[in-house]
Amino acid sequence: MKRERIEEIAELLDKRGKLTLEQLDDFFPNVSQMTLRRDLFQLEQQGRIIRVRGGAMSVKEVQKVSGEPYVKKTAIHTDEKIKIAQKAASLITENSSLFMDGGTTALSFAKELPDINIHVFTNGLAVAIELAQKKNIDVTMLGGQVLKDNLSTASPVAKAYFETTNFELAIISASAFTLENGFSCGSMVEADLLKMARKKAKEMYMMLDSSKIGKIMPYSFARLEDIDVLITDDNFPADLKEKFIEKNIVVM
Amino acid sequence: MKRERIEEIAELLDKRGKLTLEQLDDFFPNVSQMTLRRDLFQLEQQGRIIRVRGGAMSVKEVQKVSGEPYVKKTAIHTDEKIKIAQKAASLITENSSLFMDGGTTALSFAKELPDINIHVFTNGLAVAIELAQKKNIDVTMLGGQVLKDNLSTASPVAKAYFETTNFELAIISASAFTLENGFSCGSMVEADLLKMARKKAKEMYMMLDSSKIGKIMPYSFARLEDIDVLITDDNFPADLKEKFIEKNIVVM
DNA sequence: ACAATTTTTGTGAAAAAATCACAAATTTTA
DNA sequence: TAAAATTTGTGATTTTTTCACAAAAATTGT
Repeated sequence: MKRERIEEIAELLDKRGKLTLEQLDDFFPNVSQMTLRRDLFQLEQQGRIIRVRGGAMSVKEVQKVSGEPYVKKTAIHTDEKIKIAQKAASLITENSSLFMDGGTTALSFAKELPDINIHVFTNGLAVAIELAQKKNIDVTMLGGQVLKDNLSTASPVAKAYFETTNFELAIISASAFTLENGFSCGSMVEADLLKMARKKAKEMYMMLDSSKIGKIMPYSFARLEDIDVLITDDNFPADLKEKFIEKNIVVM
Repeated sequence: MKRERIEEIAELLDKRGKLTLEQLDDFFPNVSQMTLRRDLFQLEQQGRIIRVRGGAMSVKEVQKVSGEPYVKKTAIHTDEKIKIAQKAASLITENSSLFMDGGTTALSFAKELPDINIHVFTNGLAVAIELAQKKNIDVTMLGGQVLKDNLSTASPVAKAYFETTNFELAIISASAFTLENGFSCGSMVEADLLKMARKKAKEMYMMLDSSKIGKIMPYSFARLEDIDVLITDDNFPADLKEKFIEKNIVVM
C-alpha cells in the first residue's frame, strides 16, 4: 500500500517535474495530506526528490530549471532560443555531416536535434555530452584547451583537426551582429575557429536571436554575405531582413 | 551592494551546498531576513539555486545527491573510490602537468583535486567539465570520436595530440588486473591511448580498487612493473601487495 | 485464527516560515 | 540637487509544516 503509493508519487513527480501538495492530494484522494507529506519526506531521504515549499520537485526538474549542469546560469534557454533551435533542427537531413559551436544556442540546438544518423563535429563539451545521449548521432569532439567560461575548446590544437575532417554544413551562432561589423563573438580563438569552419563548410547556417542585433563584440568572424541561411525569431526587424534577402540569404 | 551580496550568497551556497536562512543571517548581519529572502528568490528565478523550506540549496548539491548528471548511474562513487581518489589527489604537486583518463575513478579523482596551479590533459568529457570548475587548473581536452558509453574521446585523432604535448605524470585507472594479464580495460582505443600515455609520461600512478583484482578485460595496456605507484584500498590482498613492492612500486 | 506488537495513518493544535503591503532609506538618473 | 526608481525593513497576515497522540491497519508469533 505504502510502498506502491510512494513509487507512484515518484513516477508522477518524474513526469510532471513539480507538484504541489494539493495536486498530490487530488491524485490520492483516499489518504490525508499528512500521509503524503510523510511519503515525500521519505523520498527526500532517499535523495529521489527535493521537497520545496508547497510540495516537491523531481531531481530531473531541478536540473532542467537550473539550466544545464555546469553551464553558466546566465545562459537561460528562453522560448525564443528553443524556437530558433527547433527551426534549425528541422533543416538537418539524415546522413549529413556538420559542425556546430559550443555556445548556449548550440546547446539548445543539440537538444532539439532528432536522433538521426548524422555526424557532428563540435568544440563544446556540453554539446558533445548532450549529443552523446543520442544513439544514432556520431560525435567528434574537437580537442584543445578548455575555456572555463563557456566550456568549449579552442587553441591551435583544435584547429589542427580541421585538416583531417570534412563537413558540409557549419551551423553556428553569434553573440552580436551589426551591418558594419557583421557577426562577432567575445573570444579571439573562437572567432578563429569559426572562420576556419566557414572555409571548410560548403554552407553556413547562422542562428541569431533578435536580441543580438545592434550589438558588437570584440571579434568579428563573418560578414552578412558569408552565410547561407539565417534562422531567427519573429522580432527580427523587417528592414534588416530585406538586406539579407537581397544577398540571396534565406531568412527563416 | 545588492549584486555583490547575491553573488556572495551564490558562492556560499555553492560551497556549503545548503544553508538555512538563519545561517545566511549570520553571514550577513547587516541586512534583514526579508532581504535575504528576496535575494534567494532572485537566485531561484535565475535557476542558480533551489529554495527549500528554511533556506536554499545549490543546484550542485542537488546533483550530488542525485548522482552525476549524465554519467551512468551504475557508476556510483563509493566511499572506497573516494578514499582512493583522495589519496591520489594528495600526491599531486603544484606546477605539475599530468594526464588522466576519462573513467569514473578519474572523475572521483578530479573532484578531489585541490584547485592548484596544474595542467591536466584528459580524454574524459565529464572530467574536463569537472576540472573546468576549478579556476587554477588548466585543462586540455583530447579530441576525437566520442564514445557514448563512457563519455570519453578516442580514435587516432586523440593520439595525435600527444605528439605536441608533454606531461610528467599519467594517473589512470584500470577496469581489471591479474598478475598474468596486467592492467586491462574494455576498449581497444582506450588501451591504445593509455599505452601511449605510459610512454609519454615519466611516471605512471595507477588507481585500482580491490574489486578489480582477479578480473580480466579484453585489452591489456600495462604490466605490473610498468607503474610507479599503486593507489588502492584497505582490502587489497597482502600477498599481491608484496609482488608490487618487490618491483619497487609504492603501494598506498 | 487470534492476540500482541509494530507500522501506518488521521486529526487538530502549535510552530515555523513565507508572503504581503507599505513606508523608509538608499541609489540612480536627469 | 531634485525627482524617480530601486532596494530595504517592519509588522501583520497567510500559508505551510511540524508535532503529538490516538485510531486504524498490517504484521507477527503462537
